[in-house]
Amino acid sequence: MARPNQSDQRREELTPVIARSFAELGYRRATTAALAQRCGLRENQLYRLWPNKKAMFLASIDYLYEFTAAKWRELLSSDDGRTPAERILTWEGEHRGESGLHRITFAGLNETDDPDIREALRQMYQKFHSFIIGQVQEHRADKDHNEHPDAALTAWAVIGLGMMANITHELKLLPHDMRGRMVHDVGTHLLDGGQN
Amino acid sequence: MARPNQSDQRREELTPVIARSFAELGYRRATTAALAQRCGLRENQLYRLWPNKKAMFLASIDYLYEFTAAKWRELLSSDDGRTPAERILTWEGEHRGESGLHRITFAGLNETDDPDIREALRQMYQKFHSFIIGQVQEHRADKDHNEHPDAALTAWAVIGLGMMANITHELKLLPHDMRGRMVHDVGTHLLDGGQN
DNA sequence: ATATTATGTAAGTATACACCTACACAATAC
DNA sequence: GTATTGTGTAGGTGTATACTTACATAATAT
Repeated sequence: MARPNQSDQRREELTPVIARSFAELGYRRATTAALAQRCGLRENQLYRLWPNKKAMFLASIDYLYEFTAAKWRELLSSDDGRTPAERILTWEGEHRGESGLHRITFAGLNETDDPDIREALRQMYQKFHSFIIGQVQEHRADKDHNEHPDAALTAWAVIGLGMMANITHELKLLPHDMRGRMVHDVGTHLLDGGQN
Repeated sequence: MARPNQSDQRREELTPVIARSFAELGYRRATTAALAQRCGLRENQLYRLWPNKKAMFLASIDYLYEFTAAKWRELLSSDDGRTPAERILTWEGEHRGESGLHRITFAGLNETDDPDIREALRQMYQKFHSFIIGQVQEHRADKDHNEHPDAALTAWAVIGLGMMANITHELKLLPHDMRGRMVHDVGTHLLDGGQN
């Protein structure tokens, strides 16, 4: 036998590059030629690492989740008196959309007829939801609170809020500071039930 | 001179068909051949009505707004004691995503690098926002209310809520009744500031 | 009637792009 | 060394598809 296979490692190195390409160009304009070039490879070599373009895209969806979740986990640990949920809201209000990776969801949603992409998106949203629902519950456990919609529905609404922050950013519908206020103010309002 | 030009009328007749095609197939799979077939025409004839595929898509974005706004206007007039905002929320909770036309936004968002499509989307969201912000203010004027985020930000959040309803529907993340509760409960919570 | 413009039908073109083949060279195991 | 497998380079192929051209026919104005 000869020469160890480093495909796994290379996939890991290249996925961020690919993901960024899909985010920047959208699915169609991210041609395999463009992807290869940005990776400093030939198309050929990409096809040795993934069976087809769709697989590259699926990897990008996973990466989008991991990228975001890594930041959130980091925020969980930096205790500053506020609840983790509040810290995440503040951070997202300030930085949402900065990476541009959210555009991968736009591309994915446009391909919802493809069962594999559909399922990958489904799982991604489900993971975000699980994460957030935990934070909502933890946040509410700390406080006296009023009536508010249940945690699961609230968590979806928070995701919708983030999505809207992305869109208002993408389409320049709101300036940076207003976006920050939107995510933070409406977000805490959703968490707390009106009083904050 | 001879034979009156009925292009305007035909565009109006065909736009719903085209819009539905884009919604069903997404931008890429909605080939000009497919669009023509669904219109009962040849590609050729489509190109006599619109200069290119993008123009057909832009018309579909306009149609999406008109289609939705027409329903909302209808709901405004049917007074039943509740505020119009509440009526719209109830209706959207029940029917959101039913037409499938929202998928046009998915397609559009994936093309946000194209300045024309970007601008059309921008205007569409702006129009929705104007509409909703009016309803929010009117709703709040009727009531004693608590502290809540300002109407403009709330209106964006409501749009995000609708977007999320679409996505949870599209990806089968929530069953119909839960989606209805989400839009209605979280929606009124956003409007009222917690007490309802 | 006839000139003029709209509408229908059929075929074609040019290009972009996902994906493949073929082969040379390099590295590792034995 | 040498057999084996990974990596790099160059080019090709087949197809899908946005958009066009050419021409026949139908409707209306004068």
